[in-house]
Amino acid sequence: MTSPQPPDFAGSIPAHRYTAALAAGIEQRWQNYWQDNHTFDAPNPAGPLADPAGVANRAKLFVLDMFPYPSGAGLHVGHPLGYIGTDVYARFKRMQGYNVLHALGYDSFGLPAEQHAISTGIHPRVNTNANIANMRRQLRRLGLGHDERRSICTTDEEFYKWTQWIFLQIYNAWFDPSISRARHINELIAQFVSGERSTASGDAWNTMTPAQKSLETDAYRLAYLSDAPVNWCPGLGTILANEEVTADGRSDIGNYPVFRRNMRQWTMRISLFSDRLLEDLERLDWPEPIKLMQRNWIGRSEGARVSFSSSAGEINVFTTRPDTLFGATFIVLSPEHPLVEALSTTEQRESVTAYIAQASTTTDTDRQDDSRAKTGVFTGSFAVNPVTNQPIPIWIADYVLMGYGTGAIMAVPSGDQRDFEFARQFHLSIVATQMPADAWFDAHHIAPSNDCSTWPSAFVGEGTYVNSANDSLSLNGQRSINDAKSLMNAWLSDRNLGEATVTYRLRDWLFSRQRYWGEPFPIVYDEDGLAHDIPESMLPVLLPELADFSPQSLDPMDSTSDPVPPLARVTDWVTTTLDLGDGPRTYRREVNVMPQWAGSCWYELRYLDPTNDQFFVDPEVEKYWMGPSSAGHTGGVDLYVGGVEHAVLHLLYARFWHKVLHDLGHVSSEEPFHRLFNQGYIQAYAYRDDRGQTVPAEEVKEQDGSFFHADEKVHREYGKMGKSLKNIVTPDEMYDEYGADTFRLYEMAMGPLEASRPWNTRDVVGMQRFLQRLWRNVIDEDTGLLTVSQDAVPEILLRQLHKCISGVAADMEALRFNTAISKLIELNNDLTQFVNSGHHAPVGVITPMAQMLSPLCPHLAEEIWALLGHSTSITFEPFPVADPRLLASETVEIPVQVNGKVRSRIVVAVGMSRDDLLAAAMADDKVTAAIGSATPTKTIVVVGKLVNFVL
RNA sequence: GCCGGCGUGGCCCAAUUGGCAGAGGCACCAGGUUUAGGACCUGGGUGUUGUGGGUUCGAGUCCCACCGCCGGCACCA
Repeated sequence: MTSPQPPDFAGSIPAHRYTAALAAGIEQRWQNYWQDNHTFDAPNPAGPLADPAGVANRAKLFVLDMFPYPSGAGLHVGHPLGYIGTDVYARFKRMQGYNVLHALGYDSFGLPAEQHAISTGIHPRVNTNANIANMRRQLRRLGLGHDERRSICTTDEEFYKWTQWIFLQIYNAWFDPSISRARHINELIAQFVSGERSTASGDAWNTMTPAQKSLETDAYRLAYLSDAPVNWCPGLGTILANEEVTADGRSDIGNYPVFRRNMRQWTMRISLFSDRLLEDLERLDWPEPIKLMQRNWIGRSEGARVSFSSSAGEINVFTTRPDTLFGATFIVLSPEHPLVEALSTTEQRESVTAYIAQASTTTDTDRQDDSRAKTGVFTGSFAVNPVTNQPIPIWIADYVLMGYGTGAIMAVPSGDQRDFEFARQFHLSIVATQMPADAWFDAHHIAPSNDCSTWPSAFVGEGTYVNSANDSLSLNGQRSINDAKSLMNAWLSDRNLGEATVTYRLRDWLFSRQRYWGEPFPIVYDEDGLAHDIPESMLPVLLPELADFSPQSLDPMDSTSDPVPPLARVTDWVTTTLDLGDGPRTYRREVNVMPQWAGSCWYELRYLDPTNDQFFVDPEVEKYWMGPSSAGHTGGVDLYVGGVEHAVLHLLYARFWHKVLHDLGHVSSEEPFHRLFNQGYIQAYAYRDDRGQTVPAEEVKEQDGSFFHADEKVHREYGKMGKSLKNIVTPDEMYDEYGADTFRLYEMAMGPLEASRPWNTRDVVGMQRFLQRLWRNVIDEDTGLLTVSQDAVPEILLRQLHKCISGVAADMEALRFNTAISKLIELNNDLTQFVNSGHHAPVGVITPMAQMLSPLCPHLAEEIWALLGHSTSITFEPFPVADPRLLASETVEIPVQVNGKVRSRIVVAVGMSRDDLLAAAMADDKVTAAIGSATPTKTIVVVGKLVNFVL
């Protein structure tokens, strides 16, 4: 890294030039001032941080960043992009009079800290706190206007106490489908007691044992223990949520193999909220691509449930194409389907058992590889197709997933490619229900035929229905798929053989992890193994101290060993004596911990009221900052900025928790984040030599479009900043070489906030030069004295100023900081010209310039503000307002086109009428020359814009 | 394979939403200043708007096809 000011020429640099060293002095002075004066403390209407006078008569604004995980590597220049963006916006809105809440906490539970502890033997809390201290230092130097009082860590005991409390709210809640809302579990029990709702067992509630009652309520609780198939990752020693498993069946973190197996785990019934999570997306101000990703993830799919009779009872299948039921020639069950055992005949049992065993040890990687040949086995039993009354064989295959639909499908090989391949593989019959158009046969080079043995693949699309009739129903002939579906659904429904239904891709959320560094569950088990919640008065359940952080060591391919969570080894913690209302008894604690997502599901609510020990957030405080702004508004954070990587994880989980809290009456807002903005990523070039080794990017020189490292030619690539690519640039380097204001300005100027772009350190100097020129317009570089004059601003400069004000205000409101900056540079360039022509900068320009610069470069703006003689911070000064009279110019230049080509430009009065404009254009010599003797066939006049003659 | 997003001077990016292709920064070139370099000042835009069609008086912008890059999903019945 070359230094912009070589020390041996230090004498030639004016003493008061805006250098990195000068900036550092200014910046640290104002950072201390803000801290000492609590400049950014936002008043609350109630609770411990109440300051009603500070709240009165101001609109509120809650600006939020996706909070960081305190990584040991510290920050690189890509990390603060969003934080700077929200800071600029928050400062801008403060100047417009808003009471702005802006704070930053730390998402400090998680795997990396634990893995660090395993390798070093140092407690994760020690390492986590050190990392947080380092990140706080790096971020403080950036000059972010955060309310320090509200900076929480998810690992704080007083924070995770409330994470556990919210878990208990969810545990003690059920979903009432009749009103589509969560309700307290006691209201369900009341229904059981009164008989309004019958129990699953059919027994009267009051006659049931505690174990029976527990079984009944567990079937409804929004947090429950389930024995479902989970994603077991022996390499990490834990299970993972679906969202944490990559498409190729490996862990998102660490890239270890993941296996499907049954385990008893805490699960949350997020799937019951599918419709609300889907529908309420319409009410959110979010980027459309993120909404689409959530829609795809929820995966709502309309179809029908169809019942097939069999020797083991009814088999229910889900299909999106009930109209093809006449072509269902076999049934396929998932290997985990509960009826498999009963349907397997004696002759087939051995091969069925073998297939199930083999399927259970197959990794998701293999199972989801769609290029793999279909596998499966015949159960020996048959079902009856309800429309044809024909017996059809029942097979088992792993391409049918237990977790989706009913875990069973009706196979229509003529209309589904997977079923087609399966039928071909095992020589099962294929019956056409739709005749494709001739073009389809032409495309496959075969003669049109409804004999599917000649078909090369299944046919999916609109086609004439064939072979689709029985005594009471006929779909045959030309009709739309939708009409055919409706006819079939009605027929099935009339006979109680099925009904239209909806299925979702979204599964319930696996919520326990076999780790140490996470929130303990506020759950204990009695001697009968029944779960009990810990009363609120006993929260938090503290994470016990641990001497050895190692998990049991497992081979990443060991799919069968059971996990032993670290907490299970803390025997004096696991066994505890509590009085849960029926006297002191011995209990066994839950030894799993919550996943890292838990804290981030609600942290924004704690920012609102971080020190409240009575509520997780005071209801009045929540209503003030996040309540709906009008009828039908969802409420929530006014602006949430973060990366797109959380589209279906954090953002979906947090919405789910928030909705439960809303339904139970704890928050007034229906959604946590009303407006979402995805910032882009800053990436960087990296360089490899011929051996494929990365070389330090800062040592690479460019020459004639090629790149060299120590005279050796190297190859450029583009990627994330990281150790492995040797292309990290840190904020600290930027502070040292340019200062924080220049760094902030560069990050905001390099492109739109939502765009990803490459970092280029050598471009930063442009922003430093701008601030140097601005500084030089205010200060004599040699003496350090203010040179601003009290003279009136000349009209030309005044007009340039107001044009700038108007544009910058609009750009900042729309988060277009890059164009706001270009307008400020433009104004400063105009001002520089004025100063260079022998004038001093007028105070009438410098004052609004300092105000406009303040959100972007707050330290320099504060410094100039103080030099101008003000004794209070610029933070709450009003943002300049443009004078409309100075925006409108008197004349405007209008291009005149002939046949769409610009032939001349005429200067006319603003607001000139259509006729006058046309006359002025026709009077222009160049225009008449271009038209010549021809007569225009058409004349287009756009008032104030252009004139076009078409010959 | 399906679904998104993006392609504008050498580079990062603007363009009042269909109306003169250029705001700003980097780089580059020339001149000034300077013993010199850096810094500073003045001036300079280097282009088939990814390609090919279409709509229109007029297309960077709208439509269609294709190419390239990035991202999401992927045996979801």
